[in-house]
Amino acid sequence: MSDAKKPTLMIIDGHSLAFRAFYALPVHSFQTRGGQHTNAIHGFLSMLLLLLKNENPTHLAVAFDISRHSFRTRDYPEYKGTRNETPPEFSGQVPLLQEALAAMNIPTITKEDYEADDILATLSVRGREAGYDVLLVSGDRDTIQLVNDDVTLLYPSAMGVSQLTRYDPVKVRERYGIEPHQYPDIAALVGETSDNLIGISKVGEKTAVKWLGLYGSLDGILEHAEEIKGVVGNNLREQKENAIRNRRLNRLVTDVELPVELEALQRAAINHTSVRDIFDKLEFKSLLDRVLKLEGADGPIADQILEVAGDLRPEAPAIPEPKELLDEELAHWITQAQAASPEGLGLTVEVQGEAIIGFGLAGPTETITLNWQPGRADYAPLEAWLASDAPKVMCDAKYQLKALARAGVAFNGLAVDALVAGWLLRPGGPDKTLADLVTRYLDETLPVSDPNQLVPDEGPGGGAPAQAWFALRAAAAIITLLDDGSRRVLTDIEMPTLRALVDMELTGVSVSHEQLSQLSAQLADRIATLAAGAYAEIGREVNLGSPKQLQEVLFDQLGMPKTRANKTGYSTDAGSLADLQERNPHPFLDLLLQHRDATKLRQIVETLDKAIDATGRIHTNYLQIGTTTGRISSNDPNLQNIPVRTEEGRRIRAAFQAGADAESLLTADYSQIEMRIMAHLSEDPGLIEAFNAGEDLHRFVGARIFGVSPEEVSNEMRSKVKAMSYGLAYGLSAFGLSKQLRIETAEAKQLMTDYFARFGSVRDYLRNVVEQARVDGYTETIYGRRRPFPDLHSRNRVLRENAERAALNAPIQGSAADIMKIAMINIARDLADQQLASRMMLQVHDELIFDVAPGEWEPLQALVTHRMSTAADLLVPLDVQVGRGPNWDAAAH
DNA sequence: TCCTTGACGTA
DNA sequence: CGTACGTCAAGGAA
Repeated sequence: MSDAKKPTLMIIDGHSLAFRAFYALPVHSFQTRGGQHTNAIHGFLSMLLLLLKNENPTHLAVAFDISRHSFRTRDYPEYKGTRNETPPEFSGQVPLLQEALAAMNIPTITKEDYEADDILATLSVRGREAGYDVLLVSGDRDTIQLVNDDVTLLYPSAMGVSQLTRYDPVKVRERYGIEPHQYPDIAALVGETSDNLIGISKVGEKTAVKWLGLYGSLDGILEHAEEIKGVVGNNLREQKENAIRNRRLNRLVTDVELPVELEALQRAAINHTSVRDIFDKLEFKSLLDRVLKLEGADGPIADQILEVAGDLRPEAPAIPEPKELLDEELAHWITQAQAASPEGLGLTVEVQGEAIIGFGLAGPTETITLNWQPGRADYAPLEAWLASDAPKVMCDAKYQLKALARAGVAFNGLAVDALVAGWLLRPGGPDKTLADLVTRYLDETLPVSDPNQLVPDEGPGGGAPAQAWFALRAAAAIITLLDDGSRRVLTDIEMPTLRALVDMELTGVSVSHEQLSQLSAQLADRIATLAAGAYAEIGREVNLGSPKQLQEVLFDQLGMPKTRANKTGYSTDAGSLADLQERNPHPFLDLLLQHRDATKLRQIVETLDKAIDATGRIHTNYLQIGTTTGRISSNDPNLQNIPVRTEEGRRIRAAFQAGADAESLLTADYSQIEMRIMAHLSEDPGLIEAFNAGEDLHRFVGARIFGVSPEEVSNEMRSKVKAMSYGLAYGLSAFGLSKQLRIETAEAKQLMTDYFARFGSVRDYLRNVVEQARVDGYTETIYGRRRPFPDLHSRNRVLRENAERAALNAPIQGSAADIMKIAMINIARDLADQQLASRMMLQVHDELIFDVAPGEWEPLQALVTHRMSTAADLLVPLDVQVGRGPNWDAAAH
């Protein structure tokens, strides 16, 4: 910092500016999808960015009022008493604004019993004494008294928040005709309506200034009150107490005890991760770009920040130039690098299409590049290392391991997949690629390779070595952020699961093209017939797949009663159509529903058919980081949502069959695993007994609730109990239950009451989960998998209650996912150890499907049953149902 | 061409 | 006013 220029301290009155922004921007144009209003935050932050650009302060803080109450309201309870209730759209915004400021490393200052103005006053005095130029930003006129040669006030004009008037002593004289320190005297005489401070009747600004010119100060005026003639003089004498009180209240305190040093207000680098988080939450896109540009960009701000806060951001290490090594040189390098990095070496398998074209390895300071050609002897050290248990750190390992397996290259020792580790830290987070992780956790940028280049990048920019290097460093950064439990989940569950998924995806499942195309043709016929019938009913052809056109038919043409509203009008979903059919029967409705069913099925059939490969198998892709709870998801095609509930749908399942080399399929599923987990976690004696009794769960529970013997539980009672039990784990309300069972809300309420009367620990547990999550900020599965729930503290009711239900469900669904993964790991290992030819192919959350190699039924079913039922040691048994058949439908039980 | 929405399949 | 997903077609924006 040069001596020529003094450092600049900027103090902003947060509340007053946010409030101005609130009224300057339309409240309805700034709302998140969750309904949180953000106009004040947006307005404040854009103004802040403008200020940073224009004023470029070296030191910065934002002061906030803690509440409406202060020493002034104790002195004079009517102070600010006429202010209306804070609009509800505004009040939720301040904490979010403070969160955003925290992410930007901008200190916020509050002080019990004082107003933000007093903080401004105190800091302006301290700043001036310490030799700063002080800039105050406030919409409160009382701060005019603080202006002097070193202190300037930026005051928002009526034009809007971004138009700030600059009050230095000259401007104050020009505007008010007085010295800044005299302003409170004027205000005391005139009064301040917005603070509910009544002045002297008939005394306005003109009179007050005139008096001040004559007598110098309020005290002077009061001393000479007798000399002032006329009505105003009379008023002054009668109402002087008003002026005295006003003057007492509008005097800002300049020696508030503040536990911060001015040096601590130095501008600091923003926290990219937190800024992204909060801006994501607020759904600010353009503003995010502008904030992130505060750093690293050219221009005076960036320079200034680097000068001030340069030591806060260590310079990113340069990407090492990759070396090409072979044979013993390669072996030597690996040995050395491993010694320097016992937690593992970075590895990237460069895959083009399905083939391996190269490898990148990374140690702590060096990288290696290798162009792969199969069968070269000089790669022996690499292959030995790949096959060994030596720890490897990768990013998005699954497709790379698949390529290795296809090429017949043995692989072991996957220690960390950075992407999976990042997901454990922030499940549901936006990070889907190595580049995302590098940005978030290293605060660097992954170089992009130009896809148009004929020769792939070789320089230090991109390529496999650089990726390995960044994967290693990103993984290390993430691991340090993981708690012990999550680290165990990573090592003991996720990494072995990844290996199992590789095998399952490569194996695929055999699906009959013949059966699918036959089914498709039949469905096409049905669809045509149904469509023709539907058109006949309404006398014209419409696109039955278009909700918009259906709305016209149903509500305009046929004049049916309106259904549930949605964004585009009124709902035409199956539930609404069924309701319509009851209230307003019409043949069209039934034909439409059947048409929907048939087209949906055909769509599934077509998608599956297209996915069958040359060998007659479908290879789905399992997304290990696709869910927030710990489940895996399946896509391209999704094999976890194959129909099962209707007869027609099961014909699709029947097309999934044992492979050419298999004797049959084996399906194995956990029965009621989530209810069992609930029994375990809640330790509810009744529920535990229900499972240990070994009889039909819903019958047992029904008997308890309705006070009858199990045999006397009717089907109706049983289905009510079943819906109730399952709904529990989702946070089902009495209203939702009544709707689902089509019973009165009162009856649903009674059902819940009766349920909890018998199974009270379940209710206690569910309540406790949410309460604990509120305290901890996250939920945890049995194995320590965490899921954060920031919204439990949301001021937005919808957001908060959604978070509560999700929090209640997360440990249950997540623990079930953990258990299934553990079972899969053990089964995969057993299959390999026992050298069985049977193959695990599909996972559908609580179900596994296998190809049974000839003669292996017995050992396989024993192994699978054993591993699934012992995957966890709960207070209740894990029941596993096994089925056998030529196809998926037949193998179900 | 890309994106959002409604609808619907599964656990 | 029930959790967790993925896919498709339509329709509008670009």
